[in-house]
Amino acid sequence: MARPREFDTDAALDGAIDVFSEHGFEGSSAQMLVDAMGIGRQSLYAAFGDKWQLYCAAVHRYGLDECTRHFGALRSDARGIDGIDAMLRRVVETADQPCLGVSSTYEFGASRPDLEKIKTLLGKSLREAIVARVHDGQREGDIAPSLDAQAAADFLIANIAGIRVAGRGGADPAALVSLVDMALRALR
Amino acid sequence: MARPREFDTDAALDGAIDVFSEHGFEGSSAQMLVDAMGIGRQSLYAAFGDKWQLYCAAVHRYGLDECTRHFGALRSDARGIDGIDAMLRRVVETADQPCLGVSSTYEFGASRPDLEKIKTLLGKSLREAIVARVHDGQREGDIAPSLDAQAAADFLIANIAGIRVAGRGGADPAALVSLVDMALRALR
DNA sequence: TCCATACTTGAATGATCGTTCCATAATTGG
DNA sequence: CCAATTATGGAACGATCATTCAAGTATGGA
Repeated sequence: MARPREFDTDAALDGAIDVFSEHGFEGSSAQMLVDAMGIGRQSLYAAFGDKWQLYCAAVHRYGLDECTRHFGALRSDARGIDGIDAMLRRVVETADQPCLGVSSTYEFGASRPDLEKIKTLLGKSLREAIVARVHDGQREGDIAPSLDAQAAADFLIANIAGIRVAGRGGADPAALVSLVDMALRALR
Repeated sequence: MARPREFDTDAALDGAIDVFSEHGFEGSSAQMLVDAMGIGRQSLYAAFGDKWQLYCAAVHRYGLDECTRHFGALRSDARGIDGIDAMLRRVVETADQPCLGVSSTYEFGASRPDLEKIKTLLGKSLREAIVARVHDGQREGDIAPSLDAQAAADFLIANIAGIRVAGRGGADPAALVSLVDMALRALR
């Protein structure tokens, strides 16, 4: 069997993530996608089926990567509260890049089962990871023991979205850092 | 001069707000808009120019109405903290309806001067109203005096966005109420 | 009753949409 | 060098897009 070079599926998905993040699903044309992905139109449809499946693949991969980065930050410090702080500061540092999670959530709500499946799966794992670190923080005396760790985790996730909406709207980094400080206040 | 009945511009705008909120700018077609607005295509273009100008008008009016409702809730209680609480609870109660403010912010970022003008104007007035009530709360002993009222206001606005993203994603009302409780904790 | 006005509808325009067909270039094992 | 495979880009498809043109239908004052 002769096999000429195959294009890099992961790099192509990265390009698709960029386009979808910036313009949403409806605002992204097939031409914009193939340009950003660096592949031919035919290859796009051969590899991903259609635009919607490509979108789902992009959301899925973005979510996986983003969770990995959240986990890394969460574990980057010994104390639970410092891990949480690191996670939020990383969000602030990347707030100039639009988030495909927030974008897809607000563009489609809960109306697409394809997306819901991806979101619930990833959301659950992120939530659990945050809950674990909240528990750490409570044990270490940095977070109020009376707090429901699940509620605290949901609050932190909602604040990540809030920070990203603010950043997307043009808020300067200092204002976003201030949002992090306020969010952490709620845990004490 | 003979003047047959003119259509209700405000009611038409309400229909446009519904469609744009649910599907975004790119996801809303002229046909969907005229159907929801209850007017003819020709009237749409005569009254609003084109789709983009209609969108801007819808965002503007939605923003004005939403500010009015926020102000009403903020002033609905004597104590500052209770006004803030009422504002956040109203957001929770309406979290099933997508917010055109969050939607337009995330769809276009800060890339459209038309939208930026609307947003900065309304955002400023909302921020000032919240700041005033934070000051009230500090004077009344419900909010930590050490807090920067501006930062607190930004935090509350970000949490409104966070609550709406969570609601749009399908979170149940109880979880959203919990987000409000957590946000208020940060003020104490 | 008649006319001017305001609105509605349907057809038409040209552009762009997602998608597919097809011909071609490039690569590598046999 | 051939054959098979995998990519590419252009042309074409029908659908739908935003927008405009043209004709028709009400309305209410004269």
